[in-house]
Amino acid sequence: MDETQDPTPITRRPLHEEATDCLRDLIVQGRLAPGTRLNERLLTAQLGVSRTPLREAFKVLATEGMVDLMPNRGAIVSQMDPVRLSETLGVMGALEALAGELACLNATESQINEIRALHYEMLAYHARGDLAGYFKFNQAIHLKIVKYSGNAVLFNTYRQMNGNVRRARYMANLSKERWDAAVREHEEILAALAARDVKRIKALLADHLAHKQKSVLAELEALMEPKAS
Amino acid sequence: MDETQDPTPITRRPLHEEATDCLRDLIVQGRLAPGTRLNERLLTAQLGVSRTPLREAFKVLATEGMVDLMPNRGAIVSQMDPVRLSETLGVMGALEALAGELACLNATESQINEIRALHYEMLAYHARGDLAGYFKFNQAIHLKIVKYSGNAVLFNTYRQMNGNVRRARYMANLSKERWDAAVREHEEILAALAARDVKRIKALLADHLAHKQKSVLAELEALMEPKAS
DNA sequence: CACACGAATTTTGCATGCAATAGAATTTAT
DNA sequence: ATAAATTCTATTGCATGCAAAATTCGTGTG
Repeated sequence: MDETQDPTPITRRPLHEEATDCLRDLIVQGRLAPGTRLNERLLTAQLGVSRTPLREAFKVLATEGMVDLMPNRGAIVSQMDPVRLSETLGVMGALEALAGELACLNATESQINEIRALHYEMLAYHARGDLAGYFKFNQAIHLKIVKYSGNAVLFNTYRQMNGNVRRARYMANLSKERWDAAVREHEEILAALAARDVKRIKALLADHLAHKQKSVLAELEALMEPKAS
Repeated sequence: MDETQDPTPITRRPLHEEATDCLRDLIVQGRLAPGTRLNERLLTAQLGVSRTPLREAFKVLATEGMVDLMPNRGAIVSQMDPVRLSETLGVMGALEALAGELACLNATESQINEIRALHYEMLAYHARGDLAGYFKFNQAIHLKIVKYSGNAVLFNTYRQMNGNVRRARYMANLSKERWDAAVREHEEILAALAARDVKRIKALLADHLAHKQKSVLAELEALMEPKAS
């Protein structure tokens, strides 16, 4: 029998995995807002699974930082407060700088061309002023750089943090100047990667993330000010 | 009623947390060796909890990278193969470099003195040739630097990876030269921290971890060679 | 003797039931 | 009427039961 790759995997995935992925998506997409209480009875009905796999999903998501568990009082979608967001972006900066170095050393030419293609797609959305489309490809580029570092531990760590950051949806309004600057930075990052310039890409990515962190924080503080004091 | 701090917390911790911590300790300490199959029936008897909290612990530990889950075939203690170990140390190097920077900026004088005290205790064990004692304080110093970075996300990420690395127990035999060199590096790291020399501590910690990575890999490959080929 | 096939046993995945805790509602006393 | 106490309800934490999958063991065959 030649069963090279069964198109429809007969063995369905465990329910607790399905539940975990489903809930994670709901949280990342913002359809379950931070602070939302996760009622077991309700979710079992909505997801069509029993409480056991659902509760297992809660534990996993708590480990990933997506939800907070309160003993005897259930789970809530965790908050992404400015402090935590800033801290996470700081760590992601260090991770991306390392990823850039490694990608320069390890990525194949075709992988770099793949990133180049994503870069041009991103430029297209930038030219159109389509922020959502821009961010989609922006994310994809950063993820690919980390992936092509060839370090799986780095990739997994980065991906998890990225999921937590995406929930913040800070990108709502990005100043035109910062947006243009970010695009220029991406040009340089791609050039450094193509040139296999390890030192340069490391510095560029560290700066790029530092700028991102700064701009996000400025925005968040601007959003907070009207409320506080 | 003055109930400042009840000495014995009336509210006991959830069983699934106890189980998770207990299993994690067993794995980190090496009492559950990599590859060991985690039989539910057996562990429920040993830990005195039922299968539900135990299985929840499995899911958490799988997310932390301590165990691998095989659908319908249970959980096994995950392997720390040389590739994964090297990748993890690489990431930890980037994290520590960042932590050093931040600690230089944020740590209080008393926190630096605390690290200094640990440093001298470590020197004592080095002088005695007590490798186990040395490693204990070596670990403590690195953890404190990351902690005093003031970045909680960084600390948690680092701590989890550190747990995974400790399982490798690579420190079995460290060459005298490398050991002495590591101690000298620690002297410099402490000096840079005390001097709040951001650039210097960043470079020192990156190098220190790179050396560690190199020495661990050399050792592991030496261990592998007799078996393979 | 090796190998393959099949029944029996073990083990996992999930659903559900029961006790305990937390929160809400109601009563009672001041 | 307000505040405290108490009952009541909803929800969580954990144990267990049942069905499906996997592993083990035994048997027969080439």
